[in-house]
Amino acid sequence: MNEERRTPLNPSNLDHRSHCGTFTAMTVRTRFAPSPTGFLHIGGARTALYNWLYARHHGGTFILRVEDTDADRSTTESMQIILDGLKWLGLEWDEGPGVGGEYGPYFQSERNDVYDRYLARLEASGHVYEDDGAIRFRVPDKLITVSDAICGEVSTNLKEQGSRRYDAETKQEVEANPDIVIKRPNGGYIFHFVNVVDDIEMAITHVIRGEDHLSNTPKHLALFEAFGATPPVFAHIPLNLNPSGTKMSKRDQGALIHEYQENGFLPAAVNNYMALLGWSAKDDQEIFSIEELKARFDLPGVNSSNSKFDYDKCRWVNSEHLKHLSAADLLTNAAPFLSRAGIDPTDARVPAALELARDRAQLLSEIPGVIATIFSDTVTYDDASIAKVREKAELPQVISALADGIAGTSDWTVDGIKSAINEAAGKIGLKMGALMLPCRVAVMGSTTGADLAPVLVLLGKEEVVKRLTGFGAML
RNA sequence: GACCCGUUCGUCUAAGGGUUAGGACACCGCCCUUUCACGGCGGUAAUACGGGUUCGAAUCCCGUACGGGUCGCCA
Repeated sequence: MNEERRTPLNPSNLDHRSHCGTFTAMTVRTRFAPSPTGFLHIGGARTALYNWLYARHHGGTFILRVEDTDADRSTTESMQIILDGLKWLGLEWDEGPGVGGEYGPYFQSERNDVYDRYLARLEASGHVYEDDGAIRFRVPDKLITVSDAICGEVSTNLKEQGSRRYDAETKQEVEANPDIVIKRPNGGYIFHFVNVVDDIEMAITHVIRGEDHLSNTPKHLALFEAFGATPPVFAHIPLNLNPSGTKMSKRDQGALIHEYQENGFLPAAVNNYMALLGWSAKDDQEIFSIEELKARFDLPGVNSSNSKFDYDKCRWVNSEHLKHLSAADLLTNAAPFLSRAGIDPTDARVPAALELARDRAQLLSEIPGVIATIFSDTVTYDDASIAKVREKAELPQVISALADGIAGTSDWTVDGIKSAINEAAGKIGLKMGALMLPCRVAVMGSTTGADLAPVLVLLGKEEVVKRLTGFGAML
């Protein structure tokens, strides 16, 4: 997102159509709670996926809640990018922006009355006090134990922990107030507070979030206790790191969800790969449809160590999904990439061409490169490929034999073309294999690309002969 | 720095006291293909280190090292 394009977040400006939620009144309720301050990032998307899968697996409800309490940093552009990303991935929400629900509003910026009410309770019970205009929550001086579904039991004493703070500037420990600020002097509420209040109010049963929140959880538990509420089940999932083992940043390859769409990934493949980073079906299956993921995903399969992102494997997962796509879905998904490359997706030869390309491309964006020559009036010759076929001294004879043979065939099918090439080879005392590569280069411009004979079929005899004679004249 | 979490091939992972430590990506080789791929078969490659417990440890315990996270009037 452009740094200059920062419109303060206004929920009513957003486009969130196409999300008809289905309300399922079951016990499990999970939520994805993004803060609209940037892009939809692979880490956030995976968190959303795990929450969505968990809810779907258990017949529960998946809620989208927008944590926009920091008015200075929340933007409409960011919110739109996050919504678009979730939509593209197909992680539809049952309650939240655009679909409503019994527990709304789902933008925290619109829930101040709720927070005021909860704050009053803490005031009444003596849990908070004012400090420099801010409101602080008194943390208890006792060991708080988080029973995490993934990490196990983790105990902390907030009072002890919070009474010292590390100053990154001076690299020293300094005295600190362990009581957490829950409301700013300007009236805005703070994450820890609203997060807990909304999880109570929205009846969230399972909080699945990144392990970076594990250290925050004792604070949240203290708040749940102060409200006399039963906390949800916490499941802190391991983080995804970049290949060098540090936190994924937006500059790392594969970090931003919208780029997957632009680069020609299928949403199902991205979901599949994200699921694999930190979760395993415990057998050897790695390629899953969305339905299979919903059926098989569960918390016990989530492991506890961080993983490094592997773009090559992500591409491979995509290629596997590409192979299994129906012809119609392949066309639908490839169409934008074809158009962008100047190929008319409605061209009658496209479906056949796509079948030639699907095994050779890992990404949708690689498809045009494989078949573009079929739809182009001119051939773009690759120098290295020409050099390779030029090594044979008899190239001109080969090309003219090819042109004659192909011009003379009346059976314009894969088999007919192959036997024409075979006969042409015989006439000049060569084997068929010696003619295939020169023919490729003459007609397609390169030694690589789609299967030759089917390409010739699609091109038509006249065009093939034209290209052969044109190439012969060039020599 | 303090606290927390983690550590199986380069990477993602399986194996929760007894396996020749399995699979996948990537890489290499062979086969298939009279072309390009797909595909098939095979190969290189791992339990961080040190102590325990045990007849037996990748697996349980302790320590060390390394990696990550948190320490905001961000979320």
